[in-house]
This record gives sequence, C-alpha cells and structure tokens, in this order.
Amino acid sequence: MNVTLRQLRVFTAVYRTRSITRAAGELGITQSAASLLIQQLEAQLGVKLFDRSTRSVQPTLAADEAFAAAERMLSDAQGLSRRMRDLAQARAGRVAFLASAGTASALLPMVLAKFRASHPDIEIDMRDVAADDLVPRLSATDAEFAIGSVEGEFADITVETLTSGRLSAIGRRTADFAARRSLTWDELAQWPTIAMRSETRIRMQIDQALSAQGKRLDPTYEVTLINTALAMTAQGLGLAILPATMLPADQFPTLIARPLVRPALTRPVSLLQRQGRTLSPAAQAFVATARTVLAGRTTPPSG
Amino acid sequence: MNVTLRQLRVFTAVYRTRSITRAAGELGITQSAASLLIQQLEAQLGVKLFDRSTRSVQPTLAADEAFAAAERMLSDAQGLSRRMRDLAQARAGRVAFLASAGTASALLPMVLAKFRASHPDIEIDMRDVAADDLVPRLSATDAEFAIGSVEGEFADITVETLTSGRLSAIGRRTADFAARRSLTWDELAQWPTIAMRSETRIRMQIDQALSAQGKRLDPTYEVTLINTALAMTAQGLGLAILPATMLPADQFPTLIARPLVRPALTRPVSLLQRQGRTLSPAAQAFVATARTVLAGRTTPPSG
DNA sequence: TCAATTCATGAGCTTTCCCTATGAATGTCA
DNA sequence: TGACATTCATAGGGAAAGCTCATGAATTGA
Repeated sequence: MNVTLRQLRVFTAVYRTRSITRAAGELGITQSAASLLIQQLEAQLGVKLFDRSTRSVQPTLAADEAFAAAERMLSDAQGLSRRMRDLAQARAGRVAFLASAGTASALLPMVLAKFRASHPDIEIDMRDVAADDLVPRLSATDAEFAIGSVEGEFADITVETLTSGRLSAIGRRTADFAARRSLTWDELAQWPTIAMRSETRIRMQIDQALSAQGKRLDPTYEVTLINTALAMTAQGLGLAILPATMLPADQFPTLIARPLVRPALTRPVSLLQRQGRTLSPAAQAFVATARTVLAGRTTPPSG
Repeated sequence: MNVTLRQLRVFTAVYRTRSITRAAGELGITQSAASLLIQQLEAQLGVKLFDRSTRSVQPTLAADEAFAAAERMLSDAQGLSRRMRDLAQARAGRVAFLASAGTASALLPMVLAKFRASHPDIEIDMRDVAADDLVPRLSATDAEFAIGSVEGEFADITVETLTSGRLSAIGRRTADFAARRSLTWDELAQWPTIAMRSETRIRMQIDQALSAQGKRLDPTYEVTLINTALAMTAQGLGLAILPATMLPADQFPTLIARPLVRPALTRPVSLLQRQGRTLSPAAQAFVATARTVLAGRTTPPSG
C-alpha cells in the first residue's frame, strides 16, 4: 500500500486539533477509524508522527515536517478539483478555434460579444485563416473547432451547418432599391457593384455558379475585406454582393439586403469538429452561443 | 468519495503512455482496473480527461491542466515518503538539545565529533545553559533532551546516568603526584589547587559534602571554565579539582587524574528526557553515540 | 474478411474500510 | 484516595470498494 490522501487528511486534522477524537469529529468519521488511519500512515512512512497517551496527542518533529507537505498536497487536490469544476462549468478555461477570414470579421464579432458577456473569464483564441486552410489547420493545430464555409466532406471531421445566408445585394435604403423583394443577377447591371476579389472563396463560388449559366459578374469595385465592401456601400458607392448573413445590422443600420435570384445561391457557415474529440466545456459553451446567435440570422430558404 | 492518489497515478501513466493497457502494465494492475480508475476520476472531477476509442486515448485540454497538478502531488507524495524515510534512518534531520556548560565544553565535543562522522547530514543544535536551567528549559523549549549533572527527580522528566566521574585531582605527571593512587581532600593542602568558582554546581557539591564532614576546600585559584582550570594545570600552576570524566586525554596528554577520597565524591552525567515524548530518530542516534562514547569514560566506582 | 488489438462492462471474489463495542490508561473532582 | 469521565487502542463483523477474469464491441491492418 501507499500513502493516501485520506490518511493525510486525518493527519492534518489531528495535527491541528491535537486530538484524534476531535479530528474524527471534524471529518465525520469515528475515533477508531481516525486512530487506525494515523497508525497506517505512521507505518507507511516508517516514522512516529504523534506521541500519544490517552490524555494528549503531541506531534513529533517528523510530524512538523510532514504537516507542511501534507497541507500542500491537500490544497493541490482541492485546487485541482475546483479548477476542473470551473472548467466543467465553463467558468474558466480557454477556447482556441479557427475562423475563415470572412466569418471572423463579419459574423463572429457578435458571437464573441455575447459569449464574453456570459463567460467573462474564458480566454478566447480566435485564429482567422484562409478558408482553404480551415481543414488542414484543424487537423494539425490545437484548435478545437473551426467556423467557416467549406464544401465537401472530410475524413475525421464533422461538418454541421450553423447558418446559411443567401447571396444578396446589399445597399442603402433608397426608394428604388428598397422597393425590390429580390434582384436577378442580370438586374445588377443597373447599379455599380462591389464584390470580393476573385481569389476569395465567396467570389469563386459566385463565378462558378454564374458561368455555369453563361453569365458573369462584372463588378465595379473588387475588395478583399468584407468590411471594406460594406463601408463602401454605406458611402453609396454601389451594391455589395455578399451573403445576407454577412451584414451586421447594428453596425450598418442604413444598409439592407435583397436576395439575388436566378440563380439563388446560398453560402453556408459551418462548424467543423474533429471526429471523436470532445470539445472542452468552454468550447461547447462557445459553440452553443454561436448556434443561437447565428440561427437567428439564417435566411429562410425561400422568400 | 474524493480524488485519490491511486487515481492520479493511473491518470498520469495513461496521460504519458496514451494507452490504458500500457499504463496498467506499468502499474502492475489489469487493464480493466485502470479503465475503472480513470472513469472514477473523470466522474469525481466532472470532466472528461481522455477521448478514447478502442484505437486511441487522447488527452483533453482539461487533462493537460490536470496532469501538471497530478504530477506535482505525486512527486510531493514521493518526496514526503523519502524525507520521512531519511528521518527514520537518521540520515537527515536535526538534533536540538541542551547541555550544561561543563558537559558541553569538556565532554560533548568528542561525542559531537563521533556523531558527525557517522551522521554527516544531521544538523546539530547544542545549547549550553547553566546546570540549573536544564530542567526548566527542557520543559519549555523544543530541545529534545538534555545532558548534564542534575540531582533529584522531576515530574515528567526521566533521568538516566550516562557516566559518572569521581571527583579527582588532576595534575601533571610529576613523580610525586603520579605515584599516588588517590589523594584525600586533606592531602590537597600540599599543592596549590585550582577549583571551580563557588557559584558553579560542581563546586557547590564539593563544598556541601566537605562541610558535612567539617572540612573545607581552600583553593589557590578559582575559575569559571573547566578548560581554564585544565590549561592552568597543564602550565603547572597546581592541581585541578574536577570530575575525572572532565579530562579529555587527547587534548591534555600531560595531565593525569587521581581520585579524591574521604569523602569520595562522584558526579554523574545524566541524560534528561521528557517523559512520554519519543526522541526523533536523529536524537536517538545521537544519544546512542553519547552512550557508547561516555560509557567508556566512566570511572569505576572503586579504585 | 479475418485476426489482432484495445477499451468497456459485468460477475464474482478478495480485500479494505469503517462502525460498534469494549478495554486500558490517565487526569479530575469530591 | 477512589469514583468518574475522557481519550486512545483494539477486536469483530458487516458493508463497500477494489481487483481480476471473462466477455463484448469497435477499429485497424493484413
């Protein structure tokens, strides 16, 4: 047998109270159990810890030394329990995840804000990467999950759609634009347009879908960042071609989105997880927040 | 139930080996026992520690954190065991004890030397105090025992005589002195004498015994320290009146002791211990050394 | 598809653990 | 001084746990 924490618990109690009976009472065990545990510990360590008579229990010098070590171990044990409980309840910890550049800038800020409000002590490590890097990075780094738009299936990675935004024209609430329920891609020609650069995933999806129908987007401006597009749109430079989900209403109150049809394209925002890996409680809480926040933003499939 | 060290041992082994089977083998238990222990620990902490399939055992983030704490506790436990074992075997530790001034200067140095040779890592805290203070200090301080000459009995303190020296005249190996087997107190008048001051315990014992017989010591010199008396004697200033045990033969090779008779007085050197208090292993070792060293110096009761 | 490996689970046995009861020692108070 | 009270140690028995063995399920590699 080996030293046990139970023995140490009794030991420290006896050391402090200088009484086996009192220590036993403190710990909710009988005096005989406490007496036995002390004897075991002494046998284990090969050292007399208390000079005891029926009248007094005096710690030896060895006990003085052992006490410090025992207290440390017990407080370590308690600290471990507490820390794990905090982790379990997502009151502490860290969430490391990946986000595609677009999602990170347009969609996740509000998730982050809400999550931080409810879980102020959790450290957040969001790494924005190119959409193509999501899957390889998720497999290789310590990120627990990834959020972004991906297509296809991947070994060992589960993909779940959190929200899905229809590709829309986003513009100022002007009379002629606001009046429309939707626009066709062809009708876009009437306005100046602001689209993402050809290298971006969003743009590639658009170009591919349009060219399948013999059409083609011919934007007035091309930008790299979603926010740039929105800011330009707010200035009245044109209509931004983006998934509706990418428009933060609170940040750009003057802008509205109108779905583009013929073809109607949707861009999913997915949650990627490594299969067979449990998310940390903190990550689970974050994902839950993301789910609720983003679910409210899903564009209905028809309309 | 609470977290146990056994659980933590299995946990760290699994964490390191990333396999329940291997960890179980390491610890000499069956795979099922290890599996169970891990499940218990998870339940206890409320946290998933490993993502396990039949093929792999992956630590979670919580496990990463727990591992550090667990390792610390286990090494603390091992350190405690080792330290206690060292104490038990008197390979480490501290001996704090009291010694009367005379004993400390004349008798204990050789004990200290021998003890230090056999127990080099034990810290020695010898406090020399007035003989009258031995008992009160022993009760009040953290000294484990005391060595010195005391008379009478004391509550809660056991007294054991380690050696006993007959009061003797100590002088240089001159023809007339060396020829004597013993001297009477009356014969002392033929030589100049060096005695301890009246305030010292030794002197008080002498004066008391002599005056009971209507005699009286009339020393040429009176000193406070035994070593002073011996040094003066070595210079040929006279005969030192001291217990024979107080003469370190190696330090004063020119000096010899001749017992004083009519009356023959002996002065015990005793070991004082608090009743019901175990000596630390280190102290036990020291006392054992003192016993053997001093036993060799006991003046035979007649001669 | 089969064999091999690995983790989880259930049954049963062994060991440990803890409580009750009692004994022994010591201090207290009349 | 003697009865009483308190405290620690120990013995016995029953409950709980811990462990092993056997088996099942899942997954990998030949």
